[in-house]
Amino acid sequence: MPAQPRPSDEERDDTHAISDLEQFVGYNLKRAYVIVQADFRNALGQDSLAPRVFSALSLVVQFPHISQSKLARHLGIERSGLVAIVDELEGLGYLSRDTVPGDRRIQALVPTEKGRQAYAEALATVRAHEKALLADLTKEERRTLISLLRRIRVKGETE
Amino acid sequence: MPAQPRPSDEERDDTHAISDLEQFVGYNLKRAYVIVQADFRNALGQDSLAPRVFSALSLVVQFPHISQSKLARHLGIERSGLVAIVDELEGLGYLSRDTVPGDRRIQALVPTEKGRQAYAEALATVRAHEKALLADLTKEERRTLISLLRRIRVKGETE
DNA sequence: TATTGTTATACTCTATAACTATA
DNA sequence: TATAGTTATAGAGTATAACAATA
Repeated sequence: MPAQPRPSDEERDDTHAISDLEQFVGYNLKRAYVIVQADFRNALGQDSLAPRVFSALSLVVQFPHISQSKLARHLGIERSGLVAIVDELEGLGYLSRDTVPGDRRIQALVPTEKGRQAYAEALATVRAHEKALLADLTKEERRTLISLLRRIRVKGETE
Repeated sequence: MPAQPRPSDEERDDTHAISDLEQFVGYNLKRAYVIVQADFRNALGQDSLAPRVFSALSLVVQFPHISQSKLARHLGIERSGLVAIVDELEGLGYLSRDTVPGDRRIQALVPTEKGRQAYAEALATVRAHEKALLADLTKEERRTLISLLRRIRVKGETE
């Protein structure tokens, strides 16, 4: 970052000083989240899978026949919000809504072969970009970060 | 694509297993962010200052006479998005838009005494709730977490 | 020409409530 | 009564584009 030319008294930018905000986990979390999310979208391309759609596909591929209710719970969103996501994935031909013999209310989500392949490719792409974005952190630091974040998540889920 | 160990039983809930998602910083970041943000809102009360309004007030109190453009840049949002935030803070009587002698385009944001007091109270409240939410983490772990998040943020800002 | 603050507008994400069909 | 999926709807939060006043 090049210095601003000749800051006068009025124009001097004091805001590089540490502010109260920087001491909050919440503020730093938000700022980091915005950056990582933007990188994610750039990685897959602006009009490809959004983070939440990728997440949904990931769980469907790894846990085939999962119900929408369970999927919503695992993603931490409402059932109603999941409909559009599943619609999108179905529209792309990445999964199908299958009926379940025992309970006709449930629609089991089953990945198609196309969906599995798309997921495998997206997974590799996102992994590579996240690795590049976090290149400043050692492997150990990345593990520590994920571990600390997970403890916050688990704490929040059990409350 | 890793093969699923046991694809058959549809009733069993396999989803407590570690999924690909858990290995991503982005996913853990998002989930932790949602929890901390919800705690923030509960801390101040549902119809009190939203996180971003609190952040704006914080910077105005600590850097009086900051311009809206600079404030927006420091919050990482667009100028246009800041207008509603400043409107809200002005409506609450927490700050005033003051003219600047040298440049009549700029509206310097100056906190009122009421704004300073409200900020001091909110600051204490939010600090206490964040401390309680993160009670599982040691002081050292909290410092580590913030430091790692800040490195992601700084990396993102310089790109 | 460039910058500051502003408005208009649209899009994404999310939640709530109510509906249906099942159980 | 309760649950699964769905629809309608509304509210944040954010971005883009254009504008007037000023530099």
